[in-house]
Amino acid sequence: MRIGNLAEQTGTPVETIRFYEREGLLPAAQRSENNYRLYTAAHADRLAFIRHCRNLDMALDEIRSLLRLRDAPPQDCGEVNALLDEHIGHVGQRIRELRALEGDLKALRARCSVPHAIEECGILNELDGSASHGSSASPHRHIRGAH
Amino acid sequence: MRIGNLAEQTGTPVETIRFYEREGLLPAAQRSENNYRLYTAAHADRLAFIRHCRNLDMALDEIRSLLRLRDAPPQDCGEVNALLDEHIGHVGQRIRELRALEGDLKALRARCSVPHAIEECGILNELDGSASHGSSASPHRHIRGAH
DNA sequence: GAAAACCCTGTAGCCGGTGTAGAGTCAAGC
DNA sequence: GCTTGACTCTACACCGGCTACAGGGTTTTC
Repeated sequence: MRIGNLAEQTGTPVETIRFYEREGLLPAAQRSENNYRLYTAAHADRLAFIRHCRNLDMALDEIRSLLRLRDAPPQDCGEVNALLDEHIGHVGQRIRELRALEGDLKALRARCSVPHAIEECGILNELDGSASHGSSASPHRHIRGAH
Repeated sequence: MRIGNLAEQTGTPVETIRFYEREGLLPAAQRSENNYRLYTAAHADRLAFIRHCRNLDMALDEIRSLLRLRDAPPQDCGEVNALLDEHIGHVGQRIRELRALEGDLKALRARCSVPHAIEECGILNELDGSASHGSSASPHRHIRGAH
């Protein structure tokens, strides 16, 4: 199977597949005589696994760890549980941060329910002032984002 | 006031101040004879404004718009309201996505409450399978993150 | 036999910074 | 007067997780 085929089958852009190969998530494929990548069903399985993890917003490093465990000799899967619990913790944390942020933003928005002249705008005035009364989103270990 | 002083006063790293200048958020400061930046109270006010906005997780482009409105000739502040409403919308959206994600992750975690042998691990098996039953976080317009 | 669709490598850009190298400047202490 | 340390400057590379080129080769289709 060639790369376009794998891309279609897994709903992954071609460039992303090559990127995963460079990152060592997907083992390098065999090459045909004209240097095209040739994939097997095992590649498709692994890529599907990666994409499921990405849908769950896991970082590539976390996925790397899971893949290592998946490839490991059969032992118990306590580490899998631990990794997942940690990720769930990150997500919960980010939700709490964003909810606090939402509260701050709504309070700010309430300062100007009807358009005023701009120099009387309660919102701009509050952003000017030293009023950092709120919770404030810490710029650390967020849960990904922004485009 | 020199850059280190401004940094201390506003709790902003020195490099970030220079970065904001390059990005056009902060106007270029006057220079002393030895080429050091010299800041005024107006700079400090503007930087404080920017930092408050960043605490509210606004993108630099959104902040640029707010600064333009702040600098504008006095008119009504309907645009300020609109910009804030849009940002509140983004945050709410991201919270909904993350909550759906949290649900998926907890369902996945429940498949393996006690450590099994690794080839019987319900979690890895589910990630393998074609079970994308869940809501899945779309990788678009997130609300920032990741470190 | 030409056009469209596919494949390759390599590189740059996105965001909001952070961290480095290598150099210049200034004040205090010996 | 000389060293040490704190501060400043510019210019650049790096982070994650892609995405989008440029510039070429190959295969399929009409």
